[in-house]
Amino acid sequence: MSLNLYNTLTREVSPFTSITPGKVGIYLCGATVQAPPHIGHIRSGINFDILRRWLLSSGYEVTFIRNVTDIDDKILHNAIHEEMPWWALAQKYERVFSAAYAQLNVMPPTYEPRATGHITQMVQLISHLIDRGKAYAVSNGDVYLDVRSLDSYLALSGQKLDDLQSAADGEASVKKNPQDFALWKSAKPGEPSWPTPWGDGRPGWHIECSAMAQAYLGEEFDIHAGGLDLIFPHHENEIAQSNGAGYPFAQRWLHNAWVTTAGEKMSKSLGNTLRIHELLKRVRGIELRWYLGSAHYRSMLEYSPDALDESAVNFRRVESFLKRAASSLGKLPELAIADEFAAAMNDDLAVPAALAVISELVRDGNNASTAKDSATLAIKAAQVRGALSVLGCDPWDSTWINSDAGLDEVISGLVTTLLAEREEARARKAFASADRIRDRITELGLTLEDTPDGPRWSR
RNA sequence: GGUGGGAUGGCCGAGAGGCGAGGCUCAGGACUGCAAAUCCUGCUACACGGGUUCAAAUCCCGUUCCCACCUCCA
Repeated sequence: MSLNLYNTLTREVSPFTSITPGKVGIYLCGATVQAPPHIGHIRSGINFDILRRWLLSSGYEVTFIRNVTDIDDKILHNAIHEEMPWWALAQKYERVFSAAYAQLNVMPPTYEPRATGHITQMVQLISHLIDRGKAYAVSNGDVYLDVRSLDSYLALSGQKLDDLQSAADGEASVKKNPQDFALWKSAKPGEPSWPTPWGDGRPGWHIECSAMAQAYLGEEFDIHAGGLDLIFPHHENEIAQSNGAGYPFAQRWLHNAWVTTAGEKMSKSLGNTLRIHELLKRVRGIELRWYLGSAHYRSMLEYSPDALDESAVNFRRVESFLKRAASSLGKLPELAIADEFAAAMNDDLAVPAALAVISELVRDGNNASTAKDSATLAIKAAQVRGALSVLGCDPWDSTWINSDAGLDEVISGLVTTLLAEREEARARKAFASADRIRDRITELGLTLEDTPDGPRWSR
């Protein structure tokens, strides 16, 4: 079975075929760097990172674009509030986003273009739209897209132009239609601006994605992704701009659902933001990633501390199986893809079904281990590790490995010495002494297991 | 008003006409000096009311409640 994916445009799951065989171009709407990310932003990154890893694992060459929108109304607003230049604020939060992605093992995009670096492309695109009669400049220097000049505006969100609640729009008088949106905003005192044929100004919110997608992926590309709340207006307007310019644009649209708290969407305005660095005090990065990736990307993920903890316990079971398998096999497991895992992933990235497959593989592997069947153990461990790798949760991925390996060696030596003493005590049936050693090791945060092959410890 | 999504066991979370997803928790058992880890067994749920069907969590009709988008949004 090959990959089937949902498409917001058709509202159904259909076989995925790339425009160029063997190659996939993906554009993901990244951050507007106006504030630190919450786990909802990062969930989006993780969901589509899993898509990317699965395509890579399936043999595709993937060009993955995730933009940074570093100029918009909110950035200018927040810069005033935080008393720093707008570009300093954008840079500050871009770094926070990058760090959060890195901490959760989200692969860096192939290219990560910034809006402010593509003003030339935007101006070209806007000129082209004006030439084609799809956009118009007004006397104050604003440029608007004429939505009624398009054939199929609002096809993605399935709305009708006349049913939209009319926007509270003070500038309505300068626009042909109230629904027309700004491609270019004329300069206001104190705001950054760039020179254009229509006067100095700055980009509207949507134009950067149309311009950058075209610059890096061409006039037509495979997949455009983003959060559910971008369908309207952002993605609808990207389509309007690109189709208006005569470009086919994205073949397929994928949208991830939100992380919710108490049934409600996480948002800055509600003030219920959950920050990555706070959650990393509770669980490890690999566990947070496992949790955020565990629900289907099109389902809401209802956050609670208990749900996070429980998910972390589930992950540790899988992880400890792999670590045990590695020490039993005397080497790291290979990476393999089980057929059932592939079937789940090919079914519109059915991660929950894939997790069920992993659970079965772990059970089979544990049974093989008990039966001393190392050939089967090696296969199951490889399939588990391969699956975790696709999910971005391979315990041996360099992201998760501590750099203090030298210290680990010292600890290992000390623990081994203590364990030898405990074994000696146990041999004498001096269980009180043996348990005292075990308790002390456990108190220090290490896990001890007695196996038929002798005691095992792990951090 | 328009457009979508949703309600599943103690908890998380899939499924979308028929063979109990999976995990977590809990209880019992095997193993163990005792643990831990592991394995086995158990806990038979789909908002409500009708209907269709041999068969409904799933389809149809109606109802209740929740959430989101309608030009700031992942």
